[in-house]
This record gives sequence, structure tokens and C-alpha cells, in this order.
Amino acid sequence: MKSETEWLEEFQPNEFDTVLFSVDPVIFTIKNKQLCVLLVKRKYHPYSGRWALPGGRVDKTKCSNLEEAVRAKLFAKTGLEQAYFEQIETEGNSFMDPRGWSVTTTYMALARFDDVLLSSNETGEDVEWQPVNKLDELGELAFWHNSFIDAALQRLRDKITYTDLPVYLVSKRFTIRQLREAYEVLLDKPITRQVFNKRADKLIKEGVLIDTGDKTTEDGGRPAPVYKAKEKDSAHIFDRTMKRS
Amino acid sequence: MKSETEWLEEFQPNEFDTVLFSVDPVIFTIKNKQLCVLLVKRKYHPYSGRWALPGGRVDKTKCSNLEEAVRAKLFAKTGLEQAYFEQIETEGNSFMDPRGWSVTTTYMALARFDDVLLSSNETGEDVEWQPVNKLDELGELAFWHNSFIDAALQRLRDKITYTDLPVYLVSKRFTIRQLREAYEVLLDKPITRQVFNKRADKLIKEGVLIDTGDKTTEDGGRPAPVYKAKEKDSAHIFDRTMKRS
DNA sequence: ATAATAGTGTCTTTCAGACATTATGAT
DNA sequence: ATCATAATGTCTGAAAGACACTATTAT
Repeated sequence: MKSETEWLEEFQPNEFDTVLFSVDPVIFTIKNKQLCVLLVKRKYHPYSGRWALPGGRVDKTKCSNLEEAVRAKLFAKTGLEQAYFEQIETEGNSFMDPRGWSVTTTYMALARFDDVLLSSNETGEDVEWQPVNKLDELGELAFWHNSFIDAALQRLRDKITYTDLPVYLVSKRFTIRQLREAYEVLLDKPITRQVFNKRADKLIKEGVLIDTGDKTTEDGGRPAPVYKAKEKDSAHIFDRTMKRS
Repeated sequence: MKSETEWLEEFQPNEFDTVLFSVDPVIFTIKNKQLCVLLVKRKYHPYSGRWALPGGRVDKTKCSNLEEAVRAKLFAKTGLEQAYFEQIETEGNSFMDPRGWSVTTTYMALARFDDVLLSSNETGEDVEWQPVNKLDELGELAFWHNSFIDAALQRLRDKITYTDLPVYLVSKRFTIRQLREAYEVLLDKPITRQVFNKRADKLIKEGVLIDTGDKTTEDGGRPAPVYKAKEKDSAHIFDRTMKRS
């Protein structure tokens, strides 16, 4: 019997073992009190002229794993090196890409609007923040990307009922009111101020939110303390959920 | 400029666009009050002699999407046509498979032990239920599969604190006590009977559990009603969580 | 003073969790 | 009668949610 190394030398991947593969980040931000997602208008086949997620195939020579690949996509379009990331889902089938059986993994990323500097790619395609509740107006997206955005949005909306994810969407320095407004944009309903503040108090007590000592009157009225978020790579999880509707 | 159909005719996937791809189901069952996962002992390269998840490459000619592919894997090894399924994660990198840059998507599946008829595959490899807390004794699994099992297990243990997932692990007809014991196996701690029954009552009221009208004394003592689960493809979600420890 | 906001406190409801008491059937 | 279990009820504590009232600043 051949040894593993001998066998490996002879191994050649064939078309039965391989698929077309890409990663697609669903990058959210809040712009003008609207939840937006980053889209690119395709100039080339397939689906030329349609809007699509800013993803694409993985450069295997530059990335040693998926996470690196999707970070590269994010950096290319937004200039962000750090952001909250979460893998959402992987879809693979014979019909979403006309080129053949293909697989794509989608990630959700959260970006602070102020921190992003949009840059179009090498080929000069448009890159824009599009409000998620006006996606219909853009027509059907390329590569079934609508369904991926739906899934990412669902995950985000589910998760904010028991996590502090909106911390990654507000500016680096923010008031509790601004954090609450981020929750309200995502839930699309008002949240009682005093009820929300109890959750915020827990974040402060846990050290997730740090009081900078500064105060601001940018919200009007009595000056409010300015907080910043602790550096961390996972969300804070509350032990109970907020009502969604 | 070429039309999309002209362009498509000329398109040929090349090695830069493609990766080795596979799906790997992490199939759980409860056997002798132990949570077990289905593993296969590999006979061939790579990783021959090691235990691995019962997955592998997708037959693109037989499956039109990922879900179909993983269902085919499940059916091949267990004979199950229906089961609870959930996609867990996708990992892609240059090192987990010695054959090259590869991507794999893992699913968690829940199986009723009584319903499963293990069948070895065409190549006659061993297929066995292995207790999850004795996986160390099997040595390192093939293809970094340990980490996939960890992720699936984590998801399962997280989810049973707020869902009815163990319904998919007990026999088709069961008592509330048996359902509670399934939770206890997964949480690895006792649950107060009366506390658990409150959750069960909600499942009954919601129609998730259906009283068959029968009673059984197989648990000893006073006869207990026998329930069955409503047919459904998603978990019931409670609005509060149980303590994990 | 007024308006807009932040901060504090009160009350209700829901539910997990713990535990006591009663009911039912097998032996 | 005893034992093991199911069924029912009582109590506590925590947190969501609603809302009233006070405090602080800009105008």
C-alpha cells in the first residue's frame, strides 16, 4: 500500500471534488438613523448591472483561512481593519451562479459609519450604503444576495434582543441615549428610556461600557455622560431578552 | 461587448476560483443516557486509521444544494430520511486537508437512537456511536473534526437552555420525565422536576407536545401520560433561559 | 420660566427555582 | 402499608416593562 506522502504526491484535485467558492460580507452601518448595507454595482458578467454584496472569490495565495478572506474584502471596500464579524450561513447549489455548482459563505459585519471611507474597487464599480428597507427599489440583487441579506438581518435583529451588538454601530464615543437610538433603529420601535437604562447600567457595571468622564449636550437638555466600549471580540450576552414588537 | 450567454459559453472554472469542498454532519443521539456522536473509522488516505465525521465531498450530479447533500450523508449512514438539521459553521483554510485549500460546512443533526440502523459504507469502514465525553480516547480526529464537534456541541448545549431541541432526541413516544432526562444528559446536571414541568406545560399548551391519551409505568411509580411531538422543522423557543450550571 | 433631557424610585407582571403536600398505582 | 412516582400549590428573587417625579442644563 502506498504511504500517505506517496499518495499525496500523486493526488490531483478533479472537477468532481471542487466547487466555485466565494465569501460575501453583509456589512451593516447606521447612516441618518437608517440601517444600511454596503452594496456594489456590478460592471461585468455574470449579473452585470445588478447590485451585489462586496464579496467574491478567495485569493488562496493570500489568505490561509476564511476569516482572513472576508477581512480582506471588508478592508478593500471600507478601509476598516477591525470590525465585529460573525459567520451567518453557507449556501451551495447549482443555480445561484450561472457558471456552475457554487458555494458561498456569508458573514455579518458591523461598521461605525464615521470610521468608514468607501473606496471603489480596482475596476471602478460603484460602492454605496443602501438602506435595508429600500432594497426593493434596487431590483433583484445578483447571486441571490437578497436571501443572504435577509438572513444576516434576521440574525442581527434576533441578537440585539439579548446582546450589546449595537455598541459596534454607534460612534466610538457615545451617550446611552445614542446607544438606545441604535437599538430603536434596529428593532424599528421605541424603547422606554428607563427600561433601556437598566440594561445599560448592567453593561457599565460589567465594564463593557466605560465612562470617559466627559459630558455632552449634543442630545440637548441636561448633559449626558459620554461612554466608550471596552475592546472585545464577542458580544455581551444578557440573561433575558427584550420584547421584539 | 459580449452578451452574458456568449460570455458564459466561454467561461471555464480554473484552479484559482475553485476549492475542495465537503459537508460534515455532526449527528448526535442519546444512547444509554450518554450523548453520542456518529463517527467513521477511515480506511484510506488522507488520515487513514483515524476517526472522522461521516461526511465527505458533495456529489454535484445528485444534489442541487447543500441541504440535500448533507441529508444524503445522513441517510447513507443511518437510514434516516427525516431529522432535525441545523447548519453550524463553515471552515476553510490551507491546512486542514493535506490535499490543499479546502472548505467544509458542518451541520448538527439530532437522531432518535431507536430509529437508527447503522450501516457501514460501500468501502466497509466502521461506523459507530461514540460518547462525546470519551472522544479523547479515540485520539485526534481526522481533518480537525474535533473542533467541528466542539462547535456543534456548544450550539446544542446553548440552545437547549431556551428551546425544545431534546424533543428530537427522545423516542417518538415519551413521558415528560424522559424528556427531562434528555435535558439532564445534555446539561450534565439535575433539573428540579417541578421546575421542568412548568416548561413542559407550556409546550403542551402551545401544542408542541401532544398527549397521546396513553399512560405508562415504565418509569415506575404512578403512571405517567405518554406524549408525542408535533411535526415541525424548527425548534420551539422559550422566552427565558434555564441556568446552565 | 420653559423645554428638553438625565436620574431616581415605585409598582406590576412574569417566570425560574426551591420545596412542601397530596394523589395514584405496583408490589 | 410501603415505595416510587406524578400532580398541585406556595414562596422567593430577579428582571422587564410602565410610569411618576426630581435634577440639570441651554435658551
